[in-house]
Amino acid sequence: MPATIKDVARLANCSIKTVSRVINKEAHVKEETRNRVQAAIRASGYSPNLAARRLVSRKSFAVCILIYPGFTQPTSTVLNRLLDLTYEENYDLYLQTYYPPFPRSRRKLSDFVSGRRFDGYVSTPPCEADGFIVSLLETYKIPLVQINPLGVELEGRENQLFVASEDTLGAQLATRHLLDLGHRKIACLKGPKNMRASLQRLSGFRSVMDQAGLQVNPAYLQDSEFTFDGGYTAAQILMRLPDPPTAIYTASDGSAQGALFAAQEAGLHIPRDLSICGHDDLLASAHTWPGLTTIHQPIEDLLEQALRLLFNRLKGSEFSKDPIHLPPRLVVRGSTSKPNK
Amino acid sequence: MPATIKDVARLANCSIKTVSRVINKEAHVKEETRNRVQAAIRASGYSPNLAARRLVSRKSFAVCILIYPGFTQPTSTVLNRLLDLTYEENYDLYLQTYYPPFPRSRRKLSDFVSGRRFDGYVSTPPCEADGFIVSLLETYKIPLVQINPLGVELEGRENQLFVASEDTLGAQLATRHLLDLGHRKIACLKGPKNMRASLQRLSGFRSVMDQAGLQVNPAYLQDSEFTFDGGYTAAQILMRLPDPPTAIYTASDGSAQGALFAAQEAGLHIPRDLSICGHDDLLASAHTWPGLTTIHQPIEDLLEQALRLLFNRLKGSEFSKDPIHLPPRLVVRGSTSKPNK
DNA sequence: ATACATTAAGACAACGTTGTCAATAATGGA
DNA sequence: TCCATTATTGACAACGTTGTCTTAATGTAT
Repeated sequence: MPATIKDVARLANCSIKTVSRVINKEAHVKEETRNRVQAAIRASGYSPNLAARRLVSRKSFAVCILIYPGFTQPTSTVLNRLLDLTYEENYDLYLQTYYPPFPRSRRKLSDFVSGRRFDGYVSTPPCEADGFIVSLLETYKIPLVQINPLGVELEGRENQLFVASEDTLGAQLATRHLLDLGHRKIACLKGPKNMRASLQRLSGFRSVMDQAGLQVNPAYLQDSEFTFDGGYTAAQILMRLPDPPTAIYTASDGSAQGALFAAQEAGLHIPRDLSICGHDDLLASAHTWPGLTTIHQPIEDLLEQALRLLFNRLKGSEFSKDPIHLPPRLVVRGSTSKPNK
Repeated sequence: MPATIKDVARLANCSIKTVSRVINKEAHVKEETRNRVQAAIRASGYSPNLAARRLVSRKSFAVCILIYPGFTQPTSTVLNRLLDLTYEENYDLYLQTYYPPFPRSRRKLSDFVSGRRFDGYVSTPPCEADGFIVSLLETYKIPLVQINPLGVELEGRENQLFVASEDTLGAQLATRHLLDLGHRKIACLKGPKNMRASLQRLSGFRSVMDQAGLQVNPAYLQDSEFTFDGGYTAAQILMRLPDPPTAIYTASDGSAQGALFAAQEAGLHIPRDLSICGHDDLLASAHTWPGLTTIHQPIEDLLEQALRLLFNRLKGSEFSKDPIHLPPRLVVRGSTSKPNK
């Protein structure tokens, strides 16, 4: 039977309210009383019952991060920091997969929101919050921090905050890198059509090509989703073209890995015969051979910022409502080089 | 203001207890009353307040999976199934990183156990439950399901159950595969010394080599941890040996990927010049070039079985207390072949 | 010295459920 | 028909906190 606040009060010879004050670091407790209570807490091994606290304060002291079911970044690297952060804030952290197109996923989420009463949510790329979840959370007045491509903020929503992933900029960095190396025949593996992130990456690619006065061969634009298999298939198509590209920018590292695999399987030497540049900098991208040149998308930092923003909002602290920007950066590894004339 | 059980009772013109009975599918409610209550629930959008339920029933309706902070399997593949399962069982699933050697990690866990009162825990490889957590949970009489290397069950513990990872067998499969291909000069990258899983993998390797009457060159046994960097460094040492091995069995896919990288960086052709066989079958292992031959460790299945076992235990259903076995299997990809010449 | 603000502490209700027990109605067997 | 079950329902306490209100003691400015 774990100790309760009453046990502590009895031990410290005071009322439960005084114990409560000590626990919550409230004012108006004499130094000496506080010490007595703290000793009693230690002696009894007391730890507050969260269920009771949650019930009476009408808060769950828990936040939830919605992740895309295809999220391929390893658990540990992301999770470890986030758990530490929520622990410091005395909150609990829940993960929930969410993929809007699945009705089942929406029903499940709806249950969660109404039943779990999490104090706040964070939505993550590549699956930005859709209308369903936005209005669901709006109904319950639960704050939502979105990690979204720049430029998709919906104005005037009280409970929405944003951390911006700068997808267009990232794609521009990648494309410029390939141009600078001397490539002119550059292909692009596009991401899924219904995700803003992938549209922005495509437009970043296009804008730099336009600026350089280069026409993009329509055959060089291939659909690939964000997956290994998508990249594998698309790369095979590109390689069989009568005039194949000398470089590929892929809108995700998943598909870049697929392209890398397909090219090597076909006997090409990377980067001599084909340069490949990805986008996201997944952990695995540093471990392929050759290492994948890519755009580092600071997803861990974005998540951490998103959580901090949420906690500030929940605590009512001062904070800026402007979207937080964390610029992407080019990471050059072994998969890109000058074209092999 | 979300609807409470009182609102539903008022709408259905009955007592809150009757509503409670309907929610919990208890007997002794007239068909007609039940329908009236269910209609009221739908009409009001009612969803039970978990905090209240948890408080009164002295259960958290939540379980916690302890993962190694270096766990590199992607979140999604593992998590998606587990979340579905816990959802079906009306539980919450919580992830917590735990690494016994860190005092901070232990303190944190201790706080969690006493404060969160999870109904049960699952410990996962490669970080099997240590004495600290076992006795901590024993104190609170909280059930623990361990996913452990075979043979480390501690008998006589009421609250412990086991799902067995058959590490020795897996290592034997790998080693035999290399022998069957014709290799004789086989190196082994060992895992961390303090993990039973890595000891068992080493002993599996040794037993097959012994059985084949082959002496293992001591220089062929290298420490590598379970990491990419560890495998990278160890492989470099092996390749510089006067009489380098023609094949490497590594005790984890992480280090196998490091070895693969190091070998290709050194200009070796895989598998012609060097065969590499890993252990774990991480998702990334199918995506390296060449694909990594490895031992498929059914971690997702193990986790699912562990959770099911835990739920059965919590529900008091009948279940076998014998450790569940899920045999590993060899997955041959492109990183192994006959030795050159 | 008086009035008033501040500090320190406690009594008690409330949060939204489920468990216990009692009350009443319906059913079945002798 | 009557009594013993069984089915159906509700009243009320309890779970372990925090919020509100009250009280008493202690300063502080006039």
